Amino acid sequence: MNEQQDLHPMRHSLAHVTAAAVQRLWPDVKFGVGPVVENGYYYDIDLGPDRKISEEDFGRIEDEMQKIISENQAFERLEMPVDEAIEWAQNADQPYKQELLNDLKRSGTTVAKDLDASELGTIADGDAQIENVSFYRNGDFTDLCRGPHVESTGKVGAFKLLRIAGAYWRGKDTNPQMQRLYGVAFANPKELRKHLELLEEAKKRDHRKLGQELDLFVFSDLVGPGLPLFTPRGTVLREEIGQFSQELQSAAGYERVSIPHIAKVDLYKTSGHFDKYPERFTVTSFESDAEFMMKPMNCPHHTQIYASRPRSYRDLPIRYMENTIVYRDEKAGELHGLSRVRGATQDDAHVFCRVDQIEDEFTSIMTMIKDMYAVFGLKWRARLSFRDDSDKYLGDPELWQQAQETIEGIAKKLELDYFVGEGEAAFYGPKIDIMATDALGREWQLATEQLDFLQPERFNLEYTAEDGSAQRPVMIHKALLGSLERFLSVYIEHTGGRFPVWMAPEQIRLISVNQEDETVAFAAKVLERGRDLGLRITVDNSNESVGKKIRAAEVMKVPYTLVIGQKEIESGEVVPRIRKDIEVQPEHSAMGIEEFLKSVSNEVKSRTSKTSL
RNA sequence: GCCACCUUAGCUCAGUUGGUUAGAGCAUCGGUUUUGUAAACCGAGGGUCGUCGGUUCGAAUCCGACAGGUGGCUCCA
Repeated sequence: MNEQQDLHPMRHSLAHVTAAAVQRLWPDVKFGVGPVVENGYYYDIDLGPDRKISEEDFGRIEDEMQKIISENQAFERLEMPVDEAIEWAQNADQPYKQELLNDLKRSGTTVAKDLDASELGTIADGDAQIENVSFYRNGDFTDLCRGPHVESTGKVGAFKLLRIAGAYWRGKDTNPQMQRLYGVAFANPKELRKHLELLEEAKKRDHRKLGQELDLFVFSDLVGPGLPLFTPRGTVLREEIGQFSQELQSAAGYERVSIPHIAKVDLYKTSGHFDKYPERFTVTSFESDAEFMMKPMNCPHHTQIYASRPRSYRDLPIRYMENTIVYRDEKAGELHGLSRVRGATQDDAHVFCRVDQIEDEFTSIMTMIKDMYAVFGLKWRARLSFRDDSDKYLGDPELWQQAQETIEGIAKKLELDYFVGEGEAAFYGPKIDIMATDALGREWQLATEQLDFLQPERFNLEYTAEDGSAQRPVMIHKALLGSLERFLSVYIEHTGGRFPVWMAPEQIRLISVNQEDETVAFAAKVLERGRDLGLRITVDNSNESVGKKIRAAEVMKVPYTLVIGQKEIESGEVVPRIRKDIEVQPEHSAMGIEEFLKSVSNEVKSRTSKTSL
């Protein structure tokens, strides 16, 4: 990350150059903040209600930026007392800057309680005694800024304006919306080009594109946004990963349960979810009956299975698991392929246990997660999602503190690569979230395990202790995959659609050299044998050239392709065509058909297929 | 939900400043060919240009609303 630090002053300087260019083109522009972000920078601007920048304007802005760069203006630092600065902002008609300065004067920081300091990036040392603030000036553009900058506008490296987007002032949706102008910037044109190529590569791997190309899932305007429909191929993927998750859990003592997809609103009033998010529930009703709603989570249902009979301390832990869909009212603008949907399938489980069992249960879950992600070949780190000081959390703070310590202890014991995410906890308890990194280095939250003291309380769950007293169990929520849809979106992009053999919708494709009876019959025999072994095998007998049929199989990223013709019929041997990423033994020339099918079958059973991505 | 942009055949895309019956490749279907490891050849079908409304002698093209999507913002139990 050294490189990132080196690039920081130059990227930040480019933010100023961008702002200066915008100001030359639209002199009444009002500026927000312009920090450095990953791979570049942005600047928030407001041209007023009647004028908005669109991507068509990028050419003009970039031209103007080039001019400023070739003028090689020096970046000059100046300091002035806060009051003078406020006056400056007022005279310059920069109300957003004025607001920042007022905050700075009042509290020594521009960081609103819910505003991320690093995003602001411009000013503030967080010292309430602040007297002077710093400005940077280049040419006729002056900006409130902490720096540092490069010497002059001639030294800003290679850049490109990338996109324009709406962004609320200070990140609050009740504030006016500004326009955020994003640029990417690198030390030289070569680095910039490399980054742009990476973006192109990401586009090729986009799970929405691959989902279409590989025929995995579709959306329908009639069904509705955020409601993916899985094709037969996509359903194979869902079921394979869902089954994998359930196998791991069965081995760890989890039992499967089943619940309906709607429930009385009372269930969620009791759990506390309804009062927490009243506007987000879709209520329906049956004739002359109570109000019902689609389930946005499964825990309240599961508590009712637990509560259905008296429990002894000897019964605990009780562990319920289920792969099932939850329905959430995600806003239209928040939907995104499979990563953000309105009907998400969770590999959900709830453990009811005694306080003294928390550590073992958490450890066992983390072990499952480790095993699972090793098989998928995903890199990950753990985020310990703890509470902050705000009042949105329910339950005894002391219990919280204790639980957070336990969790951090487990992370240490298991030597996890972890970090603490303050303010990331659920309102009912702290959690560990697994942040997985895909092939392009992007991080996604997948697995989660959460401690919950609240719901056992709200549902009055009990067990009888050794001494005959009634005790309250603790609840643990967990999902290994998280949402199957989200997981698939990451995994499709991670693999670029080249799934390991055990998951592949189509594992073997047979290609007939011609359409003569003998060839077709032989291919049918191989097909049948493959199916007997439980393999997903198909045959392409179509009246096309072998070359074309090979290509078709390649395009669909089928792991193994067998060409069936006279040679194979006579020898009973095949030379499997193996997808390039699959690591195989050096000797893979001719082998007996039966031998080949059995080796694939073993590979599938052990989920061992190694791919080099 | 908010801001900007996008929507032409199943898919990927052409379509000059508004001007007759809207094009291509792939895919599909029919025929020829009987094919040996990434695209054989010939032919055919397929689109009320997202929907509705407006401007105009005339709209795929201009304007508006709605729907769906893209990139962000906000949100994510």
